[in-house]
Amino acid sequence: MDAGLAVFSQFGFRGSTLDQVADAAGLSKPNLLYYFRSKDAIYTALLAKLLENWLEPLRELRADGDPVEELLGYAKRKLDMSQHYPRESRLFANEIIQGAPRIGDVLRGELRELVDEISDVINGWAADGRIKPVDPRHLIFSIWALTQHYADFDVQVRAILGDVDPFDGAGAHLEAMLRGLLTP
Amino acid sequence: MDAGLAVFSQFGFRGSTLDQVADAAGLSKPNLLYYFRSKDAIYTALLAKLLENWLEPLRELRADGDPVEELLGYAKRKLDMSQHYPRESRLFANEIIQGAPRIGDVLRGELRELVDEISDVINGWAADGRIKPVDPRHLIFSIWALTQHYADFDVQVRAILGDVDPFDGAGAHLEAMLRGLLTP
DNA sequence: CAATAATTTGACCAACTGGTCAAAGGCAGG
DNA sequence: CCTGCCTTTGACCAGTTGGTCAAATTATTG
Repeated sequence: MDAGLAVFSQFGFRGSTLDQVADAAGLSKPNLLYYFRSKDAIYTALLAKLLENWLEPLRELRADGDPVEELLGYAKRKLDMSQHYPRESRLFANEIIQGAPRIGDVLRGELRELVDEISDVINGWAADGRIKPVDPRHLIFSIWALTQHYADFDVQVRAILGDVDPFDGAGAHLEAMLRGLLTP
Repeated sequence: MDAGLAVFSQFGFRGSTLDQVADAAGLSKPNLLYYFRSKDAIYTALLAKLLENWLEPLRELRADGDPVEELLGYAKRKLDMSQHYPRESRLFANEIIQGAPRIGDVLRGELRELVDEISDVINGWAADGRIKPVDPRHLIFSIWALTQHYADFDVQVRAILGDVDPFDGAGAHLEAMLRGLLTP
């Protein structure tokens, strides 16, 4: 699985070969296919495992907490995932960019429902004047965009920052942006 | 070129085939190779053409304008590009995610220099108290992330928004975020 | 130890891939 | 009409790819 993650997250499904995955896993190709039925099976297993963890940080958001701190906490959790699991982020990004042929249903089903729920919570906060009025879905998009960018575009970020660690500064900037947007 | 853009932006270089490009262009494969020396030549030509336009909006940023309006204008131009040229954005995203094997030099050279220049301008604005103090590079990253997200993750955005046009609302949200962050 | 089951491998295959090439069309100017 | 040049094509090729299979190897167990 780790080998598959390394290969698929860099080249996408169609750009990866079983030989690459087998090499990365230290197995021969037939031996790899002894454990997984097909190339597709490896990729699908990876995506399934990823989706389990991917939505988790969003579920942890509490409607009864402090609005700004809850949203900030969510953003920080996402940023931590970009820092510590960049390959998972890139695997997901590759799948989405290529049209999400295998997880379109999840996006339009489970994910959408979850975002709808959270959007209601955020709208409630805004109606109570606890945060500034804001489009909840675009707020969520912006948290995704800002955090995943550091994993997905890692090469570009490091090309510009040189020796500076991207995650020194990213957290503070993210917090400043969200506080500026949300604090009433 | 248009056919190549359509195919490569969806599947990446390694995931695309000459037959796909030829089909999309309405040519036979040998005929396609009559106009382009190789698969690589098509892809490289596309990337070169893309890079020409990609940095342009950033260059248009004026040091002598109103800081907040200049940055907002830049963000809007990027958002317009996501709306009207999503395939170009995805082609670029694919290349970066896969480690930028062909444009790493441009990122570490031309792009980095340009960002360094703009960073000086932004730092000057902050020193004069015309915008709130902010890390200029992370600010630029966040503009890239927020705008490109709507092109690169188009499928996900539309899955969540349903029939709502993503670009109704994206512009206003982007403006609110940047004003909240920058307005002194 | 023997027998059974789980694992690993080399050889192989059909389909696909990027790319070549000689021959055939098509079309301008004379 | 002919000639010469640009364009298009079908046939083809060598290398790669996902996947199979029987045989060999290595645990595991009674």
